[in-house]
Amino acid sequence: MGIQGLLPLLKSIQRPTELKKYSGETFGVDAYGWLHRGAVPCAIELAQGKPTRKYVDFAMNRVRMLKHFGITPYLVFDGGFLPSKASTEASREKRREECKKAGLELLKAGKPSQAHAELQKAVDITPEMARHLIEELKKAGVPYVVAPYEADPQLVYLEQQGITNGILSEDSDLLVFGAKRLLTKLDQYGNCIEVNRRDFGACREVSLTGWSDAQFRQMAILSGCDYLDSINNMGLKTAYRMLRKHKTPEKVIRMLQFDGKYRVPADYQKMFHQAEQTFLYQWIFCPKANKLIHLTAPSPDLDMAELPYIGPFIEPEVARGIAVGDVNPITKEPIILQTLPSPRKRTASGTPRSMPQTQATREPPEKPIDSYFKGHRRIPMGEMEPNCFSVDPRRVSSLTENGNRPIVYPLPRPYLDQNGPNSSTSRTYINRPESSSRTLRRRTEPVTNILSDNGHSLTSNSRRQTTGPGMEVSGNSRSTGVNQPIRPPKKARLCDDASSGLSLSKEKSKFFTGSKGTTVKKEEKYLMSDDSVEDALNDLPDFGGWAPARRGHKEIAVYEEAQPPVDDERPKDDDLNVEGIMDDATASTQNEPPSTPNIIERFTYAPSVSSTSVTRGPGQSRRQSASTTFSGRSSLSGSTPASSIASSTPFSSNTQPSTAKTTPATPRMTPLQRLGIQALGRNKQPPTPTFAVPRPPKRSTQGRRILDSIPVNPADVPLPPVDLEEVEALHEPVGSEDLMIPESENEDGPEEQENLGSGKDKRVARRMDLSRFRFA
DNA sequence: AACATGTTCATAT
DNA sequence: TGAACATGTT
Repeated sequence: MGIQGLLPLLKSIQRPTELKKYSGETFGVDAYGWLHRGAVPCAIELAQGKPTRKYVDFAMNRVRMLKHFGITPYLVFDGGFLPSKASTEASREKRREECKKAGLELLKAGKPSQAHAELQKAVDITPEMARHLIEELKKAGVPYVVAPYEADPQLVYLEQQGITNGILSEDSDLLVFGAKRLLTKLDQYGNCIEVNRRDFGACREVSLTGWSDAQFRQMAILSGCDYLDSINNMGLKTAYRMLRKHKTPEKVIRMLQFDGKYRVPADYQKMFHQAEQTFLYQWIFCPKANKLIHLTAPSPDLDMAELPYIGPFIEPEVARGIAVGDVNPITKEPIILQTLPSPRKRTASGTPRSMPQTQATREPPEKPIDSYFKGHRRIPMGEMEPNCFSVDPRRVSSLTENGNRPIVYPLPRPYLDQNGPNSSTSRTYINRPESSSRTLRRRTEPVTNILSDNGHSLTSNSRRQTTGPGMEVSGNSRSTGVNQPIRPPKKARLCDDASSGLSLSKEKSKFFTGSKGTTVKKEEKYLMSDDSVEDALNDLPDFGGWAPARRGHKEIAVYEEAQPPVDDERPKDDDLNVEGIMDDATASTQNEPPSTPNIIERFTYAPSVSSTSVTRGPGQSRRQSASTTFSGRSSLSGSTPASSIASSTPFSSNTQPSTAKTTPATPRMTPLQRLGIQALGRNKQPPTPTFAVPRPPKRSTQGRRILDSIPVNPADVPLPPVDLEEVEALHEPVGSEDLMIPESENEDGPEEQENLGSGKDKRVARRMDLSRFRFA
């Protein structure tokens, strides 16, 4: 259940984002959520004991989605029950059984819908089910680990160790465990919300400034959590107030016991302590040490024997078996895998078959897609092709790879390239992909062909990872290494493709594509992505409009700035930093040029989105011209990747970066763009020169150096200035967004006030632009 | 007025 | 299942 009300409490620091912003990073994923969501639709089959693998497909689709956006998922599965939750688990099991019975009876009674409703509640994710997913993960080369007990502390540990760069989960408990960067509310379009620990100080609902992790944790526990039942009338706000007043939970509890308003169990003090210890010291499997360790290293004077509620230590042998999915974490018995119906893979073999069928089938779906594009609607997962996220070689080569490059911000990661583009032989289906990919290319597009090569390389790379037979946790543990390898290949391709930046632009996310996209489709796909952005823009009002603007900036900024600076020297660990850098870059002066293009782009899109009819006509022409212009984007993306690749390959090729900058900024400008710029220009330019110019330089230099100089794990790296800016933005809106002027609030970021200030200014300006644009 | 709690709605599958 | 709304309590 998590901490109820925690996310609402942190609403002011939740910022909407898109997965693509995290391209190149590794995110720990709470596998349970995906498994459960995938399992609910087949509740009836599961209840009847019929073999299904729908839930595996759902999860794998999400995996593919993440991969599509350049993110490496690191799946973390729940393990055994925590003693403190054993009773809870038992009662849940009871309830499940009851629901199952009732559901099955309803089914017999001929009430399938009611039966399904009932059986949904009976859905239980078993270790065997997890294992089925794990089998697919192995094939796909996706890192994973089965936690000895709960997935939450395991996820947080991986993040703390820098094995992952963030966590993707719906569980607010993760923040209590100490998650630094949490992505939640992920939808099928890649939109999600980031909650960053660094932003806590900016929380408006309650002032968390200066609050330690311990205080935050105590507040959460006090309000009631999985390990401790809540006291009546005690919510987060009250817990916060009490804790603020009395400082320590002991005192708070004592006070509560005096207050007749609350009914405090006699052993509450003790139970509270246990809950706290559970959050702190829960067992997790360390993929490096290959054994169980505590999430938090206990101080020497702490007797672990006094913590029976966190569960017993598990011998490394067994723990390892559990971690890789071979051993049932509950029974400690080996898991015997029952073969599922048909491992429907998008394997090569499958592909050919599906092709005909798919196409036939797809045609209908495609219409919806079109409608989607035209309208604002998005295609529900269910309507999408089951394997649309799959890494089909064909698609991948044609769409994904290429599409991804442009869309995703390619972060220069020279070190990644080390893996070599086609290191391995791929699996069966992989092999076919090659051939198929070629075929696809043809079908897809002429332009694509160029890309296809790239795509191919990518495919091979990703596959390569897949190949990793020793999907052992340990192997995976190097998630960074494993995952990242995928990226580099792309870059390489890009480099290859550098010549054909435009073509890249056309290619879009396979992810969105329902069918094997034809060129047109691709474009549409592209639109889709854009649409999403626009939607986000529409949503802006809620958050204050900064979000969308920011995105554009970031993206651009990232690519531009990140590459140049990044290229020079990139330690592996800087990956995280990259983002930060990007943000900085955004804030920095350099942003101006990039920002403009972005705005333009958006501008372009906006019309299409906002006014369907209007857009349409021009839309297409726009696209093509857009392709030109867009090349703004495409060129950006294209050039960027290329540059990144180039840079990455040689490691430090200054040429590329410069090129990238130049290319995007200058060449892009088309008449339309210029007009747009002019229109927007006021806001932008004034602020930029005024604020940005003076400060950015400092920042870019100093700030960057600082960041670069930090040798810390990515996870530890402080959020980029961007975040601060955002935070600021958030604050501003509170008072009155419109009125708020950048400078007004610089309180929070002592260090980065400068940055923030500039950032704010820009942002504000951007907002203004956007709003104008819209209304205009 | 602020907050905790309970109910209903919507969404997605 | 989560979120928004309505209710009840202090």
